[in-house]
Order: sequence, then structure tokens, then C-alpha cells
Amino acid sequence: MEKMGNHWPCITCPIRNNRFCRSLLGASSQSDLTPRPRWQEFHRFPAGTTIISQDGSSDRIYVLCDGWAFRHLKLGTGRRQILNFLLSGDLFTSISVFYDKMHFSADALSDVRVSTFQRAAVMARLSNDSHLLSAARQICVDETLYAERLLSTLGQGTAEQRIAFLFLRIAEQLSRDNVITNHRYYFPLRLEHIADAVGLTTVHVSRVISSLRKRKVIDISQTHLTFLDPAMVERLASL
Amino acid sequence: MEKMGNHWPCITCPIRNNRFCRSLLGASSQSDLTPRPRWQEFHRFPAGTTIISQDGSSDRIYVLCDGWAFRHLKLGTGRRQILNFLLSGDLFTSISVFYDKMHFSADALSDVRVSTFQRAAVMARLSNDSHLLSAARQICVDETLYAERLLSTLGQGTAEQRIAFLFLRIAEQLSRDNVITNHRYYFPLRLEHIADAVGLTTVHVSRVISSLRKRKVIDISQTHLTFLDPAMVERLASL
DNA sequence: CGGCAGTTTGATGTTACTCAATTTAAGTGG
DNA sequence: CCACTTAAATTGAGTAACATCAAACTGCCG
Repeated sequence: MEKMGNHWPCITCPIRNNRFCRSLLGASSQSDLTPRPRWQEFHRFPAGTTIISQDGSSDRIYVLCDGWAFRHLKLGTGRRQILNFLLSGDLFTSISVFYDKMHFSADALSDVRVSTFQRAAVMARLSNDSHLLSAARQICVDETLYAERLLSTLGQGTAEQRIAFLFLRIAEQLSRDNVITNHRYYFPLRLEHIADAVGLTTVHVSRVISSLRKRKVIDISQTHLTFLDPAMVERLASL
Repeated sequence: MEKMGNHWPCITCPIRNNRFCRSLLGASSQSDLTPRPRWQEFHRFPAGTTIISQDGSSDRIYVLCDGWAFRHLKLGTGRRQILNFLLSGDLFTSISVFYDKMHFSADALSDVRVSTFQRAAVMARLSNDSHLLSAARQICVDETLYAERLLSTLGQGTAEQRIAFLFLRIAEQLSRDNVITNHRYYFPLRLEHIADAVGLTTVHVSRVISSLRKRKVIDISQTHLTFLDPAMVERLASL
């Protein structure tokens, strides 16, 4: 992990897309020339490295500034379950706002920039700032709603439905930042990531995707995912 | 739903086992002769009835006093995913503390008694009572940790592991109230509930359970579940 | 032009689902 | 106490979904 000074050029840092971070850093000052508070730090992680490793603890709250990452649980057998993918502006997990145990691992999928905040400083602000509090609650609610929908999908869905669900979820995350053009998304996931996220093998994911490709539902080529039939993707994803 | 007056005999009502409810109702007065606050109500639901139905909203927070219930999502195809089972003292879901949409259904498995609290009254107390706040946070953390472990089990576990995980979870819930004798638990779930909770069919659940029975790992007879080999159950459940 | 990492394809094995029949358990009414 | 009813659990046979293993293929980079 490479730590960066407070004068790191943050012009493009999109964590202000996140209502929580916007409240935290002061809603009024949209200027990126404002000096960083002492309780905020920036870090950089190369693709493939570990940002947070399971079963540690930290007095800091992590937010992804830039790039792709994912959160996962390592299981005894060497397997892992990917819990979710993190995109720019995402808080790693809402419970980190008031809980110091890191029960999960987080890996960088691409080169990433991460912003961290001292938990104590954030908690102090939480009690005084009702906007910040409400933003934190909203993230917590959204995470729970998503977790329970994902649970239902893994419990009740076919391979095709699970994969469609994942793709749609990522599309929705990306659409927050308006990076959509013609239902075409930048998509750096390898089969391995899809497989570990939806509980299948890479081989089977490959087959399902080529079936979807043949049926003109989606297409994946050169790091981009295209929804050829967005309505069908939604139908599959909604069980 | 049958509403009950404030003089309902609550001597045995175990919601004080829950730190959240204890803080809410006043930690000092353990006596059940204390009059109920106006923002608390009691209700009774017969076995098999619906307590909360999906996609409604409510200005009340639900806590199970007595009996067994479960929370689930209804899916388009007539299938359902059971999210968790509720035992005496359980808050239905932590997000209901500050969120009024009911995205789930809740059904009574046995005859149950339920206590509800006005959300507004609870939220007012939350801002003043740091114990209550910390109890709410703890419930939220525990729910998230459990949801992510369950997710991993459904994603990566075999049928046997999923079932062991569920049984162990319920055993842990029951052990809060010290209702354990020799690894033997009251267990009113039918195959259908187990199946809907772990994403299998009743037929297959039956086969797996009879295999576990033959191997002397567990036994289910006349509404009681016995762990004949608790260590094996734990090994299976931990993936 | 190799060589590696990732993907695709084929053949085969295993797990879990479906459908249908049978057994068990728990009432109910005589 | 015993026939009768009904709901749930079990069992068997056949099938579909997904996993595993191994080989071949692709794109990319030195």
C-alpha cells in the first residue's frame, strides 16, 4: 500500500457522488482545493493486491475513489465467496462506520485509489450532523435490501438468473456515475470473479454466457459488456 | 390479528432477553408490573398466519415475544426464500428501526405473541440513549455478519453443509435462552421450511437428513432435533 | 516466434430436481 | 379402541443442472 500526501490531486476523485462522503466532507464546499481534513487519508493499491485482509481490525473507514475492487469471504477449503463489487464512491461496508472488526477481505481488481477516514472522527460527526446520520442509515438499508435479494437469487435462481442478476447489479452501480452508453459497460471481471460471486464454476459460467451470447441477450468482448436485450436481462434477474 | 390490552399478563414475555428491548423499556425496572408505555402494543397471531406482508409499510417496529416465526421474500414464480427464523426476543429486522417499508413477509410458524413499538417514539429515544443506540448498532452488525455467512454457505456449500449451517444457527439462537438439554432442541420446522431456507427441495432435504441420521450425526423425531455428533455438525456448517 | 493467462469445448461424473407412489403420523368421529 | 381422513415424510426411478477433468484454442506480450 502506498500512502499519499494531502496534496494528492483529487480533482477527479468521485467520492462526492456518495451522499455519505459529501456530508462528511462538507456539503457546501464542492471545490477540490479545500485542504483535506487530518482524519482523511488517501492510498493507492495496484491491481491484484489486497486492500483489507480478513479477520484483522482497523480504526478507519474505507471508501473507494477510483477503479474496481471486491469484497469477499475466504472459506476453509480455499474457496471464496465474493460478497459484492466496489466501484468509485462506494463505502466498503456500512457496518465499518461503527464496527472495527474486518470480517472480510477486499482485493483491488484494477489499480485503485482509496480514501480512508478515522472512525472516531466520523462517529463524532455522526452525532451532530443529521444529514450524515441519515446518509449512513440509507447505505445500511440499501446494503441489507441488496443482500437479501442476492440471497434469494443464490437460493432460488438458476445459473442464468444468477449471472443476469450480477450483471444488472453492476450496470445499476455504474449508472450512478452516468458511464452508460447504449447499454454498454466497461467490465473488467474475469470468469473467476463471476463464478465466485454467484456460486458456480468458471467452466459453467463460460457456457451460460456463450448461450446468452448466441441468443443475443448480452455480449462480452474486449473488457466491455453489452446488454443486447436489456428487457430480457431484467426478466432473468428478477426471477 | 388480535390486539390485546395493556394489562396482558407479560410475566413470561422474554423480550427483555434482547438488549435493545431492555434498553428501550428501561434497564432498571425488571418488574413486569410496570405499566406498558403508550407506544408499545401486544398482538397475538395463530400458527400459519401472516404477521407482515411484503411491500407494505408500517410505522411500527416488531419484536417476537413468544413462539416461532420466519421472515421470507416471495418471488415471482410462487417460490420463496426464507431469510431467517425468529425466536423469542428477536427484532424482526434491524432496518425497521429507521425504515418504514416492509420489503419482506413474516409468517407465524406456531401461535405467537408479538410486541410492536412506534418507530417515532423509538427513534426519539435513540438520540438520547447511548445504550439503546449501541444495542441497535450491535443488532445491525450481527445481522450483516450472519447474512454474509449465509450467503457464502448458499453460494459455496453442499446440501449437507447448508442444512448443518441452518441447524447450528437455530441451535445458537435457542441457546441464548438456555433451552438446551443434551444438544436436544425443540424444532417445529417442516421439511418445506428447511428447503425454502437453504434453497433445496423437500425431497432432497429428506434424503440428506436421513443420511445424517444413519451416520448418527443428528436425529429428528417428534418435533425435537438432537445433535448426536455436535462436532461433526460444526465441521459441516463451517465449510 | 514462443509462452503464458484466460477462455472455450468435449466427455464424463455427481448432485440435486421432478414426478409419482408408498409409508408414517396425527387427528377425528363413531 | 378402531376405522377413516388428511398432512407430512420417505422412497424409487428417471432427468436436468452443474461440476470435474483434460485438452484445445485465443489473445497478448516478451
